[in-house]
Amino acid sequence: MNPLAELRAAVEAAATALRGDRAAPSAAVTLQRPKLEAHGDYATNAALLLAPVLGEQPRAIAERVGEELAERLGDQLQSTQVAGPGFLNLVLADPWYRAAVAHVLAAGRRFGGGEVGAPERILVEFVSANPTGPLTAASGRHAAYGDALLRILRFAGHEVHSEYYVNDYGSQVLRLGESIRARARGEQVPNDGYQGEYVRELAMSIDGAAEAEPAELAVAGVALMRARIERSLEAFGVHFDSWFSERSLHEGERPTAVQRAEAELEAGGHLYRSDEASWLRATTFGDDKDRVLRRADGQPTYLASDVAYHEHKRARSFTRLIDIWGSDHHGYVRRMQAAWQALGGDADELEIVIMQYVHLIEGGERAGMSKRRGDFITLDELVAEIGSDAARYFMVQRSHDTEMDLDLDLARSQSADNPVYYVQYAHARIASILEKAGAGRVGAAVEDSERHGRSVADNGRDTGPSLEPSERTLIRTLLAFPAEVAEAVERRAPHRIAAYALELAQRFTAFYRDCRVVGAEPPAVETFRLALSVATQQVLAQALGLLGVSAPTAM
RNA sequence: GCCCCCGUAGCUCAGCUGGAUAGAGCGGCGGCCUUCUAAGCCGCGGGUCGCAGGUUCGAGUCCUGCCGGGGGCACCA
Repeated sequence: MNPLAELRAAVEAAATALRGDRAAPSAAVTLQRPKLEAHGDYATNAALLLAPVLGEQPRAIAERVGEELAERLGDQLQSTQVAGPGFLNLVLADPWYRAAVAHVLAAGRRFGGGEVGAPERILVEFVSANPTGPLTAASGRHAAYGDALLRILRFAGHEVHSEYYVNDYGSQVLRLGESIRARARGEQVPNDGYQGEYVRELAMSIDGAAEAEPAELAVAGVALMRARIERSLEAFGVHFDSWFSERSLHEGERPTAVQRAEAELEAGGHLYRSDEASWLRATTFGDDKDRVLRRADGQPTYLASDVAYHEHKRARSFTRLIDIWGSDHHGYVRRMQAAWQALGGDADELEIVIMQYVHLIEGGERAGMSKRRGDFITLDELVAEIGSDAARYFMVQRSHDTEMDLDLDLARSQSADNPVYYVQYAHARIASILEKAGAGRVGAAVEDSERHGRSVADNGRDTGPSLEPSERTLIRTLLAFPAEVAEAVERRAPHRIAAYALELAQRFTAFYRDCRVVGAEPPAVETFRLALSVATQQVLAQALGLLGVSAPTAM
């Protein structure tokens, strides 16, 4: 149990002791890091919540919560103070802080992770951009978000599988084939075709493109684009466990996957025929209207593919599916959810996350993003210009449900101002300090800290040098990591980790400013600070790793 | 018309699902390198949290209604 969880448990125990067998308060007590130093190291609203239950003044209750806590925490607690309407501010003693550092070091790379109660098997499907062109920079946001999310889910203890759904079937793909042939013949690309320069390259790299059928060219072109997309993603640090072909749902042995899914819906009584077409009773499951699954001409709609695809996902026995879609698909969410339930899926098992747009700004104007017109900035170009780390950090530092602007001119000229470098710099700086101290002293410091942690646990005795304010602040920030991870998981919000990493780097830099590490006197101070530096480096590296950003040891 | 997201500092955005005097980065102004990395540090300036009500000890956060921006409402994908 981490020190913060223990502290919270003590606060809750104190509250429970005061409450006796009376009803529990409506909300859980908070244990927060106050914004102002004057408000202590941690503050709890326990008394404010107990007031209605006990029918007494909050401040008087806070007083008693403080007494209960003092009894429970002994010399771990330095002081308490009742403040404001009835907050109880806590100041922890140095031994508590030293034990906390020991805990972080002992937990090692597991610190903050593996805390989920019930591990799940999760399939995360993301990016899934049409293979009719290269990945755009906008797709980079999907890639950065989805990859960070799955890293965080894994770290938290879930089993996660990542998948890219390849839309290699249907009219868009055929248009690509037609466009390739037109280019190969030196003809004008059709109006509804793909105008990009890459189509010309595709035409050149496919033998006999001028004479081939568009359908064949579509297959060949998609294969080439898919490979290129995979390369772009790998260069961006994003790896997919599997690539799922939409076409495979329509081909192969009869009945096809699409046909089987239709039969299943039919058997469940979720289909009906009208105007020659086959309809899904989506309204049964909360959609605005019923949806066509198979057109009057016998052709399946895109929904039919998606139904079959999700049936396939279901058969793979995940406990949860997370689909990450662009905001332009949000109108599609309800029908997918309806189809999912019609297939017999549990509504809670399918989660659809909607990503808002990232607008690329160039020359003060929004850059185009039309794949059709070939007017777009590719992910490859973005990575080449500002680097994978800067691009990824930029993409995940904001909440996925808010639109954001990326000014390319700014990103190019001032990429060094990207906060990611500040975080990496802190990490590299620690590496430099540790190198200066030497592996021997660092190793001894870590050992000493862990031994210290054990001896405090055994006999409750602690005799060490007193800590500076910036050391205490840094340690509190380290201890916040597990809760930040939990929050990021719960809310599918990797940007929380980006914000956390920045804060941790700031706290370390303040510590660095105030506290000499190598050569600090007496030696016990140096030992403690080395241990604290190691702990910080470890958590910084972990946080960056969760974002898919490198943690350099030198810059 | 209906549905979803957003509106917080000059700009880009956080704000821990209701807590105390609302923050960060960038930009602006002024300082700081004989000392573990100046990709850094310190200081200053900058806000009717879109507007109006409501809920309560307490609202940027929750509810209602407006206003503004973006997106979506296919037998396209």
